[in-house]
Amino acid sequence: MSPHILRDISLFANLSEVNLEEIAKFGKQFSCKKGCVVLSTQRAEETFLYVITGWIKLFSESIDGEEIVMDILTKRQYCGEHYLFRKRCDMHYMAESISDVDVFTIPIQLLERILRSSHQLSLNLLQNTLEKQERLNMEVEHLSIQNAAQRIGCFILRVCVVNKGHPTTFFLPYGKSILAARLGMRPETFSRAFIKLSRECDITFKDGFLQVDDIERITRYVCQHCSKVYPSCQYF
Amino acid sequence: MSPHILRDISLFANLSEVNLEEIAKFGKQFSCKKGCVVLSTQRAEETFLYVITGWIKLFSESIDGEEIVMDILTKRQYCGEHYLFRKRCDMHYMAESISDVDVFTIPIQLLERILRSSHQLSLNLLQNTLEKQERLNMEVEHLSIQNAAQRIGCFILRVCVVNKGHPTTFFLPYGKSILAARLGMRPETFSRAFIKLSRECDITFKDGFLQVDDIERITRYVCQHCSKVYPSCQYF
DNA sequence: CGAAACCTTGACAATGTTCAATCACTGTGG
DNA sequence: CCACAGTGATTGAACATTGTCAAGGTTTCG
Repeated sequence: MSPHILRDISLFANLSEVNLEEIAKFGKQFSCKKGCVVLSTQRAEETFLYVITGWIKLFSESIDGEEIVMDILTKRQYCGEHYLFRKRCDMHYMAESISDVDVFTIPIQLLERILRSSHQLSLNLLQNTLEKQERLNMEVEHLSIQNAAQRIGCFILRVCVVNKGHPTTFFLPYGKSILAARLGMRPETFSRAFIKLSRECDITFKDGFLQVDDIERITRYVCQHCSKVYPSCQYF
Repeated sequence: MSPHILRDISLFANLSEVNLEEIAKFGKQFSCKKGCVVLSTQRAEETFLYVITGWIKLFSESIDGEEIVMDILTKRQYCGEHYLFRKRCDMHYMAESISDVDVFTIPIQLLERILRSSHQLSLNLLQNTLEKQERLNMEVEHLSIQNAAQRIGCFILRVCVVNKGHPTTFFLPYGKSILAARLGMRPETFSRAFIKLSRECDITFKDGFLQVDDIERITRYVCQHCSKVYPSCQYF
């Protein structure tokens, strides 16, 4: 892959040319159609994955065979950092593209080596990781405090900010079932909760597009019980 | 505070003498009785807090005035890293001792300065943060997959490993209400779920002590739906 | 002893899950 | 072009889990 892509990524900001070139040399950039296994469980354990465009589902399977959606990544997000500095890691997942995607991968070993030699990269990754951690903290709070309709509303609020250009109507980038899983509920529950939310907050959904006219109203419905209020609760 | 305490802390492993002395100089070590406000919301925003012994509750308040328990720290755990590198952070919490505690604090500004100059400290903190992140990922999974009784069982399994010396009977270090909040449920739900768990898995509780005879049995009851199984699911 | 904090219990309401059935949409082959 | 299978979304009914509110019990500690 070419080093100029790396230069624009905040994670690699201010890295030395030598380091950038080394990453570029061993990093692999590629594209996938929707529905591909981007990383198998085995590959995932030795791979850092960065999403350039598109959407990727990270998931694992429980003992009794059910799929657990761990995260959904989109542009400028990444996974695989857990495997850094580990001999053995108890986190296992697969990565699957849920839209056409453009990504690149870096061997964990390489990243680890560069981290050990580059103070700058360590600081960059630390900063990113701390932000990710805050996001996870919020997610824990939401799961124990919000009901299904509120979690969906909270998700919509977050998407609203990502699509700053068109704040009132935007494309839902993946299926409702996947979103349901991501928000920790069954598709049926999602369906019903979404209807309830639509009625309460004047949201419409048609052909994959969400129309949101009154953000204030959603905020009132969603953020009552939280320790944070939109737009402080952003975590994309 | 004296530098020799710092030397035994993994977060500060292999730091230069200069750095250790600087931390020791500006760090403050102190003890608190049970029930003290260790950090006010305001102080928390500029303070790194490390727990030497005892138990500390981190919590915030929701808009509608309810307490949200964000985490419970014990020996060798810390909080405040979120505030590193931030102009503004939307995470607010207070720290309260729920047992007699022994702690020390370091100004965030100082820690940030040392992080910028010490590659070693950056790597140490990065490593710790990645582990914390994995723990949080598990917590998210548990909240969406396990029911109340299973979450309690999962907690007990975790405590079992901490108390390796006496795996069958151990002290529950804080009240059931707090634990309920930590596990994302109401005290009433906790009470009922705990009774159910006790019956199913042969656990008894008396005078603050838990007696666990059959860890296998708890594991069977708890870990069915998870992507991990005891003892891989340890996150203390 | 008596107050306060904490835990438990019961009755009931709210919320979420399960399972089965139906509907809408899509792409395929005849 | 239509029939048809396959996928994903929705709906209904029964059920399970959790939350709420009120009351009563226990423990702790001044």
